Amino acid sequence: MNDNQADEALLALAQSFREALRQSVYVMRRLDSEEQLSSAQLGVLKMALDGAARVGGIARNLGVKVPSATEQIIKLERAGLVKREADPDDSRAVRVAATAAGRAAVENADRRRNEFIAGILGTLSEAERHAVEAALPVFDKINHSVQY
Amino acid sequence: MNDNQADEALLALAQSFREALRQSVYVMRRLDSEEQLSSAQLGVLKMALDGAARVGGIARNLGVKVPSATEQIIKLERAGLVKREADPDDSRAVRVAATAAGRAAVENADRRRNEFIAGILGTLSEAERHAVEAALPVFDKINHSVQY
DNA sequence: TCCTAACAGTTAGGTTACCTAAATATCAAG
DNA sequence: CTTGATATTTAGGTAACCTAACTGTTAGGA
Repeated sequence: MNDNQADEALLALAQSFREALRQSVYVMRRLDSEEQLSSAQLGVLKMALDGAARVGGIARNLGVKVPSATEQIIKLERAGLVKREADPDDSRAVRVAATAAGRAAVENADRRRNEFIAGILGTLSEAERHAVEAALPVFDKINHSVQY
Repeated sequence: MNDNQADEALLALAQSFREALRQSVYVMRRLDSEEQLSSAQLGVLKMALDGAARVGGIARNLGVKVPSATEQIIKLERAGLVKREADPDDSRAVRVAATAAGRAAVENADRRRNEFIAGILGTLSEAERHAVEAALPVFDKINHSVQY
């Protein structure tokens, strides 16, 4: 295979990959639509589980801007799932910590969503499941290589 | 492996899969943010390429409700990328057809986005690329099995 | 010491892409 | 020729993001 053919193949793979990405957005929406907690909120809430998350760190980890994180945090706070407290080391900063209710909400949401997906994965053949399993770390690598 | 262990494994795979989904949404946003044409608009525009798309069909194919499709179509029409014309066979219906500019815009957008993704895929090892290639049809199957 | 630049977060205001419900127009079956 | 179903648009609303501007805090010189 010469360089040109290699490029063609790569572009074709990229096209299929993009199609998968597009559908993923759709699947995420479906997954969200059944639930109380949105993905955005679940993401923030998970960051707050260890109790030491700062707003900026949460935003960076989720790939959103700080005001977007603040917005979700405020919603979670109103729902009683996190609390905000002053950072003892830096009074500019705010520490976000999940409450007991928040912790329970994460477990619940994760369980329900995982069961939904597991139900689908369960219909796959052994070989298909292996293919997914083998690709996930690569997807992870690809996703992480898309910089802000 | 007994059933219980199988379930555990499936749930763990589901968790990783969900993480990949979450990141995909993020990648899609990045991909969109550089471009004139949003994914939503590009999706609609592609449906209009064969010139025979009806609003309801476009919506169904994209997994959105009809008013959402109408909204995107109106934007594309204002941008001169599609035109709306009465369906000769059913005057309730509207046929959406890409204009020459629309056709060019799709080619351009696809090329740019594919090149971006291909650039990333090009950094993978042979084995990693094969893993992605093998998994994409399975992802497709999974994505399609998530019903409205 | 005190000034100032950098930093952490919030507030204000705007955009995009969805949604549901209601309105309009047409079709088709009895 | 009426009536229920179908195709689309309009109206109004929501969630999650963004940038710019503002407030308060820190820290590193002069």
